[in-house]
Amino acid sequence: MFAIGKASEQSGVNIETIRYYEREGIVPKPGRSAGGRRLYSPDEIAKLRFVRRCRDLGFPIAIIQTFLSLTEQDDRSCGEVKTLAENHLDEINAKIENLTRLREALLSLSANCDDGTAACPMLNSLMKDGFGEDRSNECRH
Amino acid sequence: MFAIGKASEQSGVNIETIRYYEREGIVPKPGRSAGGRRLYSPDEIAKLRFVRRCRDLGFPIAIIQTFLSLTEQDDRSCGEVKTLAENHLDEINAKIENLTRLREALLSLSANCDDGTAACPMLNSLMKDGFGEDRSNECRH
DNA sequence: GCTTGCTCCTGTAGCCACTACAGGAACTAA
DNA sequence: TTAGTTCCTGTAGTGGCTACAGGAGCAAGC
Repeated sequence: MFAIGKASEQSGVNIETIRYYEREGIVPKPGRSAGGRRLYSPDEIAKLRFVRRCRDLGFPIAIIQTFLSLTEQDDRSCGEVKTLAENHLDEINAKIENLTRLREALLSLSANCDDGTAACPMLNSLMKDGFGEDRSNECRH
Repeated sequence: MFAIGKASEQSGVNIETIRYYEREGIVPKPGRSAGGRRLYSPDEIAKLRFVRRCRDLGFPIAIIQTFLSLTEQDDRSCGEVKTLAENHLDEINAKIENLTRLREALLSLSANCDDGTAACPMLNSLMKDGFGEDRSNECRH
């Protein structure tokens, strides 16, 4: 059994984050020592490491909770995992596309930014009335 | 002069967000009608639209505040803008790289996810002890 | 046994950039 | 006048942590 510091080291999860996961019920409450300190078994540490790896992959906590409950069942129902992973992949792809478009926009905006004129053309473009705007759009809520 | 609803429509900034920007001092307080309602001039609406466009480009509020104070000065000092934009571009590129690596990781993890075995190989890999781990890493704080 | 310094405890507040109410007041059109 | 819409303030919640304050436990050296 390991104290929270060792559990943090071995799982790669920050101490404060471990306590946060416990508060939120994301991982089960560990046992305590006579003095009231948390004690983690290797299995509990593995669970923490699992959560960190999923977070590193960008999965939100809610999905990770589903994963954890699936690992509790003996058949780690693969279909469900694959669906969740594919949805997440779609989101990642969407983010990459967004960022790529954003990069292009920013590049073309800042391209003229060293032509020596007094007023910055990038700020001017962003202040202008109809720049890059789709008039058919409503206010986004 | 326009009430907050029209200002929201014309700037593309949510009403609640406009009030939030005002509370936080990101945009100046507008005038008020006799009955106490906010009244926005076209210039103030342009400022809101500017903030939204910068947010759409992914700039954090703190940077946008710098932009706004630069637009107050008559020489919209282009050098500073370009530097901020380039730093932001670096961050965007870093995010894209991260997401791309993440996508590869997720793809290879979920690749074996339909081989019909009971235990999901993706969850198994993530639970395993030394999977994809760089042992030289310390706990990240 | 006592001190020093480290680790751990609880509880609360802060981060970012909003978003979502509740409960009430003011305006507009029929 | 009345009904419906828009607006007001103030507060609390979101996700996923992170950072304290103020105290208690514990191990090693003297």
